[in-house]
Amino acid sequence: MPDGDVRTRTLRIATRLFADRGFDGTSLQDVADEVGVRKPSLLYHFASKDALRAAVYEQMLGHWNVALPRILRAATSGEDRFDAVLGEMIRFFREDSDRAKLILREVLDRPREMAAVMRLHMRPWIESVAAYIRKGQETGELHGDADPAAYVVNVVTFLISAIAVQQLLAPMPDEQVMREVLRMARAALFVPTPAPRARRSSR
Amino acid sequence: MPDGDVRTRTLRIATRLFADRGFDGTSLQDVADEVGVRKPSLLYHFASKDALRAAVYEQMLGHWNVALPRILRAATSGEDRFDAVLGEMIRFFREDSDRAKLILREVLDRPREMAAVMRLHMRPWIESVAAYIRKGQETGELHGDADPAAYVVNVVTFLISAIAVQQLLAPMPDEQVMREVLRMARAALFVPTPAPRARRSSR
DNA sequence: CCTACCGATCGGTAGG
DNA sequence: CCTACCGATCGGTAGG
Repeated sequence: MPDGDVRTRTLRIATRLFADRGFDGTSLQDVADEVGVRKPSLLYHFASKDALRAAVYEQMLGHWNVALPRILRAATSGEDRFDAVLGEMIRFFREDSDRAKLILREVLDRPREMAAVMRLHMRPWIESVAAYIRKGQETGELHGDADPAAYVVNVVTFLISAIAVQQLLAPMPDEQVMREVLRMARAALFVPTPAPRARRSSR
Repeated sequence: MPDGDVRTRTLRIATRLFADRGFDGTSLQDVADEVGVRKPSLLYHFASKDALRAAVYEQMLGHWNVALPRILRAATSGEDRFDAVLGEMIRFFREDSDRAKLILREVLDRPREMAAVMRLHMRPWIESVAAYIRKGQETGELHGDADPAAYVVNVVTFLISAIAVQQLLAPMPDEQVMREVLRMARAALFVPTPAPRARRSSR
């Protein structure tokens, strides 16, 4: 009935359970039950519960590293770079809604380790986006009082939190909330052009 | 040595542990050890571990209900209402840095229950702030394409996430990040005045 | 607020 | 990938 081999299924199911209930709130028995094997069988594929956690996060990091080139390509493809980059990021986190929850939980549960991962895997492109912002500030296209690095970090935090939290809380439709997230990020960065040639519609 | 009676100390310590390790990651034994009593003694004061969790969150809600009048007063006190309201909110969440983490964890762990609490305790003033925004939109002072309700929800989400996450991740000073959070929230709402009479310094 | 204790479940191992 | 089993710890109770 279920797709894939045990290792693949285990990763998929553990991802969902860790995202929904947290690492400490999920037992190996819970995972084994859904995978459809006995608990010791999981420990044949993953040396320990902690190894399973690590594998879940490494898989997500792998997906991120696949998505990253697309994001960077979007960042250098002429105009509308801003919307393109944020669009790709939103696509990544929405492709699997567990990703945002998983990251948020990891940040709360293992802040030191997560800070190290962030420095390693986010820093490079945070720096490059910040550099792009600084250029835009010199031409007056972007708000001069923005703090480029802090802005990028905040937008990423904002995006992940909004996605992780939205289906959970929203009495409001997701689309409405996400569209406003984008509008806010844009308005916080771009100086409104005094003579706009073609004002972007918000959809 | 430790201050307060057992009940008070238990609440304080449980708040810190739940914020740092999560509910499932904290055992009654952990709490008892730090309080300095035996585990069954905790269960004399709180009927169950879940009752302790409820008490921790109710205490925080109580603090919120104390802070709320100040926030609402700030919202109606003439000019600079925006900075005053956000300033009060930041003050609330920074007064005890566990609060933001605790809320974020509760949203992840018990989304349905948290959504109900939010509706009950946040909705009223979210609505009133949204109404204030709508008025500002009519006078052209505020961005007309902002979605007032979604904007308020997003700013609150943003604020809580940024505070919960900041000390954890930041290779950057907290102040720098929080100042940019405020700048972003402001720039996303206010239309820059064409002839500014007194441009607010960012500090 | 304590000692003594409970059944259930935890992550994990032995051995096949 | 299974059966059988382990010590440790879990939240919680009895009884004082």
